[in-house]
Parts: sequence; C-alpha cells; structure tokens
Amino acid sequence: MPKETFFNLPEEKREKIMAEVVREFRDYRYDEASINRIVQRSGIAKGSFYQYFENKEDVYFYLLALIGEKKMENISPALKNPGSLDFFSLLKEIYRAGIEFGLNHPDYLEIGNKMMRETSGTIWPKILEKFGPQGQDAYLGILQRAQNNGEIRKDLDLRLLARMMISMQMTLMEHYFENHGDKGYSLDILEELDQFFVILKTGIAGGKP
Amino acid sequence: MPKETFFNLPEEKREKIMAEVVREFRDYRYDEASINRIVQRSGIAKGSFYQYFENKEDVYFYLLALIGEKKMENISPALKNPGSLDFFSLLKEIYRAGIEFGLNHPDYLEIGNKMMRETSGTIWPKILEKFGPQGQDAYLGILQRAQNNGEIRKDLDLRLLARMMISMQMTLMEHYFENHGDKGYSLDILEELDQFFVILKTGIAGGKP
Amino acid sequence: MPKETFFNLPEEKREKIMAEVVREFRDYRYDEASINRIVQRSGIAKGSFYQYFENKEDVYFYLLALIGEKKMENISPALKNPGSLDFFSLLKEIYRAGIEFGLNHPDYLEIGNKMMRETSGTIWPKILEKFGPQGQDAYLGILQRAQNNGEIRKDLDLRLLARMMISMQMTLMEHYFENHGDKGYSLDILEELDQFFVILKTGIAGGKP
Amino acid sequence: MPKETFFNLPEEKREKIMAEVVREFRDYRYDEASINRIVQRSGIAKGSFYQYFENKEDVYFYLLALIGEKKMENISPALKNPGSLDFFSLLKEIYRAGIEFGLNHPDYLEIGNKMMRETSGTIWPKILEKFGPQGQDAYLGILQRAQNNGEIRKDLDLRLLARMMISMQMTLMEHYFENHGDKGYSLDILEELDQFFVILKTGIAGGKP
DNA sequence: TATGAATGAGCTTTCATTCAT
DNA sequence: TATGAATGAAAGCTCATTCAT
Repeated sequence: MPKETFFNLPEEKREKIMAEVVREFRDYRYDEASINRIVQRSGIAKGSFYQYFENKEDVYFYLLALIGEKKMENISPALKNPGSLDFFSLLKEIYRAGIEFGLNHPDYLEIGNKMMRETSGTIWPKILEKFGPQGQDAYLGILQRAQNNGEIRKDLDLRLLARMMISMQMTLMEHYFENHGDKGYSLDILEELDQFFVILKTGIAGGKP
Repeated sequence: MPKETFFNLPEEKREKIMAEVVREFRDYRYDEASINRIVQRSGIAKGSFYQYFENKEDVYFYLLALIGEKKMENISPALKNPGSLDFFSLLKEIYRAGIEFGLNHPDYLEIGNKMMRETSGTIWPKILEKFGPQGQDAYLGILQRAQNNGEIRKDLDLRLLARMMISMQMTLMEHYFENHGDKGYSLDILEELDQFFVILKTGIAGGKP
Repeated sequence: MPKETFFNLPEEKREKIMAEVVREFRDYRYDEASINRIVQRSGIAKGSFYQYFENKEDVYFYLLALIGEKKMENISPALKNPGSLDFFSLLKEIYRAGIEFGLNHPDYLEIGNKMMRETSGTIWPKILEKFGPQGQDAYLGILQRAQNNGEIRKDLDLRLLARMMISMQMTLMEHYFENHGDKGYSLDILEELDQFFVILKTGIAGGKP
Repeated sequence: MPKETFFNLPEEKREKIMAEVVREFRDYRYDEASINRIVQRSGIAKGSFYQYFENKEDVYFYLLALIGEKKMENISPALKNPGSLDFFSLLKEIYRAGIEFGLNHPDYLEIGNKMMRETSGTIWPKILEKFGPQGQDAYLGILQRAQNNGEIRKDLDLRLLARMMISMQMTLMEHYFENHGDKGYSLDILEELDQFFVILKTGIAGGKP
C-alpha cells in the first residue's frame, strides 16, 4: 500500500500522479514500466515518488487494487446475488458488465489484460500470491452451482472449463474492443454475445448432436 | 534473416548456438532474453553473434521460423490435405498434432506460448507484421469450408470463432501439459479431447437447445 | 548539542527518541545508521528530528556524551581517587568497572566498540576532534604515576603503552562478552583477569627474564 | 575473480584501473567506496568496469588477494620455516616483515587495516567466509608450538592470547606509521620492537614477579 | 571471419536535509 | 513547536550494440 504521505497529498496532485501511473502501466508491462518516466511526466522528484510508494511493486498492486475496486463498483446487482439467475443469464451478465467496464475504463481494461499476460515476467509469482485463486475460483463456483442445477453436463471437467471460459472471455473482449470499441456500447455487441452463448449452449454445429 | 556467415558456420557450431538461443527464449520472454547469456553459453564472441545475426530481433524471428518449419514437418498427412476430412475430425487431428508436437518439442511449445503472450511487449508489432494474419487465416479457411459444408452454423462470425478456437487451443494445451505433460502422451488426453469436442459440437449444456 | 526544543520535550518522548537512537547506533555504524529509521520508529516527524538536533552528527555525539556520562556515574570510588591504589589494583578496577558497565549497558558497550572502529569512516576526524586525546590521556596519567612509583619500567614509551592497553582492553572485553556475556558476571572473568594481569606484570614467558 | 576481459587488457590500462581501485579502497571502506569514482578517475566507462569485474565484491576481494600475494612475496625465509626459530625471534621477524611491508606498500597496509575494521559492515560476513580462520589460526599454531616448547606459560588461554597479539600488532603498526612512517625504516623501530618484546616476555613491571 | 573491449543510457532505490505551512 | 512533503544526487548494476583490430 502507498504510504500515508501519498494520501495526504492534495487531490489534484495525487490524481496527476495516478494518471501517469495508469498511462505507464497501460503502455508497458510491469518490467518495462519505468518509474523514471512516471516521475518525469508527473513533474515530481524521484525521491518524492519513493515517499509515496514503497517501490514499483507497491504502485503496481495499488493500481490493480484500484481497478478491482472500480470493477466491483460497476458490477450489476445481478452479479452480487448470483444465485438468483440461471447460468446463462448470469454469464451474459458477467460479459455485459465486463464490456461496460471496458467502455468506461479502457485503460484499466488494458492494464488488466497486460496483467494476465505477465505469466513469464518477474512479477507473476507476486500476482499469483495476491490474486491467485480468486479469478478461477469465482468461475469455478458458478460452474459448480450450474452443474448441480443440471445446466452443465455432469461429465465435464470444471477446472478445464473454468480456464477455457476465462480465456474465452478475454478473447471475446479483445475482439469486441478491436472492432467496436470506438463506436461505443451498442446492440451489436449484445447480439454477438447472444450468438456466443448459443454456441456455448448448443455447440457450434447448431445443436444437432 | 541471419547473415550468410551464420550459414557458412560448421554445423556443430551453428547447432550449439541455436541450442542456446532456444534455451534462452524458452526461459525468458523477448525483452528479458539476454544476448549476453546466449553468447556466453554458446562460447562465441559477442562480436561474432552480430556477424551472424543482425540483432536480437533477427535471431528471434529466425527461431520462430525454424519452429514453424518443424511444425510443418511434423504435420500429419491428413492436415496437409484438409479437404479429405470432416471438420471435427480435422479439428481433432489439429489438436492431436499440436499435442504430439508439444511432446516432441516441449521447448518449442513453450517458446510459442511465450510468443503469444508478447502482446504487450515491444516486439509485438513486429510479430504481427510478420505472422499477423497467418495463424488466423489457416483456421479461417478451415472454418469457411466447414461452414460451406453445413458443419458450422451459417450465422457465426468466423473471425471471432477463429480467434476463440486459437485461444481455446492454447488453453487446452496448457491444461494438458500442466496435468499430464510428464506422464507422456497417452489415451487420457484423447479422451479429454473427445470430451472437449463434444462440448464444442453440442454445447456445454448437453446438446439440448 | 541538541537544541533547546529537545530538552523542552516531555521526558517520555525524549526517552523514546533516545531509545531508538541507541538502537540504531547499536545496530549500525555511523554511515549506515539511518535517520529515516530513527524517526519512523520513534513515531516523530522527520522535520521534528531536525528541530531537536542539528543533524546526524549532532545526535551521534550527544549519544556518545550520554554514554560517557553513564560511564562516569558507574565508576567505582576507587577510580575517582586513583592515587589510593597501586597500579595493578587500579588496572584491575578499571577492567572490572568496564565489564560491569558492559553487563549493565550492553547497548552502550556495543556503540562504544563501533565508535572505536570508525577509524576509516567519514566521522572519524570529528570523533578525534572531540574525544581525541581524552581516552589516551586518562591512561597516560595513570601510567605516568605508576612509572614514577617504580611500578613500570622507566624505559617504556608510555604513549605506545597507553595505546596498547586500550586496544588490549577492547580485545579482552570482546573476548569476555563473546564467551561469557550471556552467563552474566561471575568469578570466571575475575580469574581470567588475574591471569591477564600476571601476564602483563611478569610477561608471557613466566617471569623468567 | 575478475573476468578474462580484465586480464586481456593492456598492462598499462589494467594498472591504471587497479591504481584507482587501490586509491578508492585506501580512502574509503567497503560500503563507502564508489565504483562511480573509480571508473571516472580511471577514465573508463561504467559498463567497462562490469566487463572486467563481476561486481564491487569481486574487485574488493581481488584487491585483497593481490595484497595477500604481495605479502607472501615479501615474507622472509625465516617465516616460511617457522620451526627454525624460537618464539620471540619468530615474533620479531613477523613484526619486522609487517613493518617492512607497510613501508613498501603503505596503501596496502591501510587497506588491510580498513578491512580488519569492517566488523560491522555488510561485507564482513563475506570476509570471514574467505579469510575467516586464517589469521588467528596462523598465530594459534605458532603459540601452541611455543607453549609446547615451554616458551609460553602452560596456563595461558591461547585463543585469547592470539587475539591479543593480533590487536597488539595492529596497534604497534599504527603507532609506528603515525610516528615514523615518513622517515622510512630505521633502527628506531627495531629498538621499539625490542622494548615491546621485553615487555611481552618479562612483563611491564620489569620482570619482578 | 572472428574477436571482445568499449560504450553510456538506462534501471530502481536510499539518503540527509530543507522549508513552507 | 510541529509537521511531513520535496529534493536530487548518488548508489550498484545491466543491456544491446558498435567497432577497431
């Protein structure tokens, strides 16, 4: 966590700094991101940076936490009470929320994506340590409930499925933002989502087993 | 491409160098990979390296090309003549080939995986430039044929589908190698593959539309 | 010397600060000691520190002075009136006092030892400036009196002898605290001291000239 | 050890660098010594320095080794065959050699002294690791032989005595170099040495037990 | 063709001290 | 009197690439 010093800063300055932090980690992954650039663009002394944050890791995880918070804020009521929806409705809601988040905070989305690809970077072990099971477990819980409800075939390996769904979600998001990101949120994407869910539900062959 | 000098090298020396190149890019992603380490372990002079290759980029893409070649070599006859198989058989063949390749060349597999996560690295634009359409196009062709044959629903966006299938393949491979990689190639994985294809074909819900 | 502000501080606060100062200079030598750590652990503001003390040097020498005072306090009556004892009894008293001091104030002892090894540090000139002759002079006086009394050979260079006795005392103390420090003060050490004084008096060869 | 690169350097350059290394470690102890200053004064690039040496530790220990070598070179035949001398003659020879070495290589002497005071520095553990028992053991061996020969009282704790003799040697050397160092080697010092040995042998009281 | 020394910008981090409030 | 934010020089070290021999 940043030091007290940081939170005592005038809001404007604090935000200027965070804006540059966001920019840096949006444009570069962890190892490539440069504290030098951040302080230079923020117009603060290098020493000051280290009065605010413990080290590079500290800013990075603070940023991730901020993004996580923003994500939770923007989550729909439906997602807070997942038991109330059938699996596919829930899934659709997850995707919708994800896309909405990406539209509102494209930088954060990019940072999140970069994070998920840190696998071979020096920061990965620390990422795992802090967020490790979180992502997959959330999905796994949803899948298990769905399987119990008979919405998912009993013979599927849910751990594999959870993994797949996460990577599929990333892919779908990337596809969407490359093709529609600038046009803003529209019905297009909902239709694409529907299409995607039909595939998931009934297979790409058209449901004829 | 490497310079002529490289190809004039005695085979043994050339292979020693490439072995160390492989090792380096298997263990580190592009930016972290160190020419220093490569030359040191190869036992060649730093200057020599730059007489063989233009620069870091040059070795890297040469390596990727080599891996591509190896992949093509090991491809089954069925894949060379994709028209002869129905879509799901073809797909199964692709996966089988992928897994076999991973078992025979685990280093290459790892390098490939690392490459696909370079999205956020400085090298990505160059990767796109050289291989950009390639991967997707291959898949796209197969999907189009399958769609024409009525094996895939007409209303699916094949570009999205191609992307998804690629990321799904990566995920599946990773899952396989994390869980079975050391036990070697066995029937287990074929069964898992079947399971996966059923999902793909009939949906995760069990084929009840 | 610390500024007035420091002495106006409530005793408790002043002592908390000094406790952390002691800890720091016990654990690190002058250059490595960190004002940062001191203020952090004392729970005072960085700025406050510089309102109490001129600078790092100032605290350090204030600490050394405090230790000196403590040393004087705990000195036995015998040492205050050195004329009343023969040289070897006096010497024994000095050592006994030193060991007792070390047992009562191990932190101070360590700080003192560290100080004597600052010879190569940036602070040494200042140490010399303030305490330079002091230590040697005390010894020198004792030695001179002893020489006059015929307790020490006339032909010895007392300045060299004083130096030697100081370094010997340090060595002896270190030896004692490494080997007996935890067991507390006991007759063991007095015996060792006796042994040592016999050497000093009659030589390591056994007194046969 | 320095890298090959360093030994391949033209002698002149190598010596210029080592001269600056010597100067730096003569003037500053390990933690304070600055690679920056060394390279700047040597007129080489910072990167070059790290082509020659692994790191700061590497130069430092290389320097210490060099000094050790020089010490061995200049050692008198008598010291190479210590069995041939009685204890006090041997001791005298040790001191004489030490002083001669100090006269010939005052910088090395200072570096050695600084090293012995690194006790509380970060480098100390490494020093111990490499040279740890060496110094004391050498002395201990000599003392044991002397004790067996009846040259030293049987009841003395040789470990303590060894320590004392080492610190006494340092003190004596410092005293000598502060007072006579510039005048060069002369009979003065031999007389002082004799004086010192008489003390050691028969006690400071004049041999009257 | 082979060599390996030279380069210098870049990295993250620490520090004692100042100064406006 | 108390505060704590600001400072910037300095630290050790790594890197891909160049170039004279």
